[in-house]
Amino acid sequence: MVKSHRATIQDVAVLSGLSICTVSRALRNLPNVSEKAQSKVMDAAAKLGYKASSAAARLAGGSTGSIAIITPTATAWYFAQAVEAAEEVFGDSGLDTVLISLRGKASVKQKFFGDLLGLSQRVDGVLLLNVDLSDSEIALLAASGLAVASVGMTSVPWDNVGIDDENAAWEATSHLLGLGHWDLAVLSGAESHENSVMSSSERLKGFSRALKDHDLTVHPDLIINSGSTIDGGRKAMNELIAHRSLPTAVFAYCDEAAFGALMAMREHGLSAPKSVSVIGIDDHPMSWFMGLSTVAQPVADQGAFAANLLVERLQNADAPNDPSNHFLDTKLIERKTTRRQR
Amino acid sequence: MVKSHRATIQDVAVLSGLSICTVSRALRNLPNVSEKAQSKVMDAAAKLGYKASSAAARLAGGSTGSIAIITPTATAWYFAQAVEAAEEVFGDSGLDTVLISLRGKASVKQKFFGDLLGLSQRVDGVLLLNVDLSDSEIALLAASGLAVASVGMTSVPWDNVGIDDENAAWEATSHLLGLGHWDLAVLSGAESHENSVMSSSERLKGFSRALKDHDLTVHPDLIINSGSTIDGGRKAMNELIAHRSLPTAVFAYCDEAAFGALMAMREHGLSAPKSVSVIGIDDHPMSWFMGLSTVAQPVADQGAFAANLLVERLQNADAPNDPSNHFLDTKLIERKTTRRQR
DNA sequence: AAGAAGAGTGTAAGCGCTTACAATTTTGGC
DNA sequence: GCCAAAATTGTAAGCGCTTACACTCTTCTT
Repeated sequence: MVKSHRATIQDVAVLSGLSICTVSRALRNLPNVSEKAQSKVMDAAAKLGYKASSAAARLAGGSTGSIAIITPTATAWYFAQAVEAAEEVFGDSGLDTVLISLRGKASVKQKFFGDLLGLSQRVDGVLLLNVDLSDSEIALLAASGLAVASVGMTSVPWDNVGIDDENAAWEATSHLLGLGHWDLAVLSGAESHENSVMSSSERLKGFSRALKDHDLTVHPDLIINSGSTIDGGRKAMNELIAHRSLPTAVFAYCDEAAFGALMAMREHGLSAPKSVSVIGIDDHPMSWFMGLSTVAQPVADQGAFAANLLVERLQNADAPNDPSNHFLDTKLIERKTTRRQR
Repeated sequence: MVKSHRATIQDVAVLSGLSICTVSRALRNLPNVSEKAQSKVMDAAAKLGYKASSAAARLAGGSTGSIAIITPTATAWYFAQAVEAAEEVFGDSGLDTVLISLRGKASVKQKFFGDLLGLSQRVDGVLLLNVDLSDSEIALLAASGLAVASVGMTSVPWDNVGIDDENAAWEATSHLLGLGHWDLAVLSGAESHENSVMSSSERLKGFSRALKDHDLTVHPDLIINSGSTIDGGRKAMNELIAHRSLPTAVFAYCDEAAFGALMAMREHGLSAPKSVSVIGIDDHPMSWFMGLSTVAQPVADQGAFAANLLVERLQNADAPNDPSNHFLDTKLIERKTTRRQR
C-alpha cells in the first residue's frame, strides 16, 4: 500500500483519471476546476498521501513552502519566545521555518543581504525580529519579492507587530521619576543610530521624553549600551559603577539586562533597591522571583501575530500592500527593585 | 554587471567555455575534472556570484543544502544555546537550518515522522536535541537516508555528543548525600520510559546509583517529572510541598527546573538551603546570582560539536557508518543552595 | 439556431540541476 | 610511433512541478 517511493503528481493524475495540469490546479485551489474534478483529485491525493515536492514546485516557479526567521540571537528570552511562537504558526500552516541568527555579527547580516536573491528562491517570506536595518537594507528587502513581516520594529514598509516601545519606556522611566528619582541611567539595549527601526531606539526616546516631562535632561554618560543579554547588562552596569557616577535608579532595556545589572551590583556589594532602583521591560519568568519591577509585554503573542500576518499575506499574494502596525498592551508591574528615593 | 536574474549553471558554463556537465562536476569537487577546467569554472562562478539553486539541485537528486534541528523546545536555556551554536556551524558551512520545535506536542512529532519522506527531500540531515524517541522511530530515522546526529542522547545508532549524564547526576546527588542528606527528592525532567534515549533517563539512573552507593533506596513518591522549564520545576516542587513529604534536599534535572523549585519554595515561605538544599545541572547564567549549586556543562560546545559531526558526515557520505559518542566534561560547582544537614 | 463567450481540461515547454553514457583527448607501454 | 587504457569532457534525459496556450464543451446572445 505505502510505496517506498513518494507519490508524485503523476500518480495522482493517473489515479484520478485527469491530467497533471488539472491536478496541479486543483491542488492549489486555482479557478477553472470543476467541483467534480476537484474532489476526485483531493480523494486521489489523500489516498496516495501525496504532498507536493517543494523543490519541484519551487523550481517550476511555485512557492517553496518555507519562510525564514531572522533574529539577532536565538538565545535571549524575548527572541526565543518569539521564534518558537512563530515557528508554531508556520508549522501549523504547513510551512518550514528556516532560522537565521545574526548573533551580532555584521558578516552574517552581510551574507544575508548578499544572498537575498538566493534566499528568495529558498523561502517565500521573511519574519524579522527586531533587526537593525539601514534604509537601503529595507529597500532591498522590500524589492526582493519576498513577503515580509516583523516584530518589534518601527516605521517599516511591511506588517509589524510589537508594543508601543516608546510608551513602555516612558512608563518605566516615569515610575522611577514618580518615586522621586532624578538621577537616572539607562541600559539602552543595542546601539542604535538616528532613525533606527529598532525598539531600543524607541525606548530611548521614551526615556528621554519622561525626563523632559520632569524638566530633566539626559546625560549622555548615563546612557550605556547593554545589548539584551544578562552578560551585556552586567558589563554595562559594571562600567557604570566603575567609571561613571552612580545614579539612584536605572532603567534597563529588558529584564535580562536588568538581571545583569543586579549581578554587577552584587559584585560590588550593592543591591536594589537599597543602593539603586532598577526596572526593566519584559516580565521574564525569573522577574517575579528576583522581585524585579518591570513593564510586562506579551512576547509569544507578538511572534504568533506577526507570523499569522505573514501567512495571510502569502495566501492572498495579490492583495494590495498596505503595511499594518499593531501594538499589543503592556503593563507596569511594580515589585521590589524600585522604591521611593528619600 | 549584477544581473537582476540569478546566474545559472548555464551562465557559468558559457563564461568558462565548458559544458554544463563539467561545471557541475567541478563545482562539487567530483573527480575527473582537470585542474585547468576546475580553476576556470571556479573563476567564472566567482565572477558571476553563482550559487547553485538548491531546489534544482534537490530535484535532480543532489543535496538540499539544509538540515533540520529537532528540539523539544526552542525556549529553554539549554536548547536555545544548542540551537544557536548548531545554527552557527551550519551557517558557516553554507547550510540553511530549518527549525522544528516539538513543543511537547505528540502531534508535532507524529507529523514529523509521518512526513519523514517529505522532509528527507527538503533537508540533507537532521540534528536531534535530546528528543524522546521510541525504538521504531529510531529505526525509521536510521532508514530514512538522512544523515543524523544528536545532542544529549544515549545509545543511538548515529553520532552523539553530550555529557555523561548518569555521572553528572551521580555527582550532584553524591554532593547532597555527602552533606548528610538522606531524604532526597528528584525533579526528573521529562517523563522517560524504560530504555529511554533521553538524558532525563540517564540522570535518574545516576541519582539512583548514588543513593544505592549509600544503601538508600529510591522512593517513587519522591521522583517528580518537572520538564526542563522554570514553570515545570515550580509545579513539581509545589506538588512535592503540597502533597508529599518534604525532603531535606532536592536534585533538579536542570537549573531552570531548580529555579522553579526555588520559586515554589518561596511561595510557601521556604528557602534554600535553610528549608531544603537544592542542586541542578547546567550552570545557567542566572545560577551564580541565585547561588545555585549545580553541575556545569558546556552546552554551546555540545551543539557545535554535534553540528560539525553532521557536516562531516554530509561531506563524505560514503564513509563507513561508525556512530561515535562524545562526552564533554562537567564540573560540580558548590554554591549556596546546598549545605550540610544537621 | 448560429455564433460568441466562457468554463473546463489537456499538451507541452520549461525551471536549473545531476548523471548515465557516449565521445574525445591524453597517457603509457612496447 | 601505435594502440589500448585511463582521464577528461560533452550529450541528453530526466527530477516533479507550473503555466502559456490550444482545445473541447457548455452556455448564453441575438
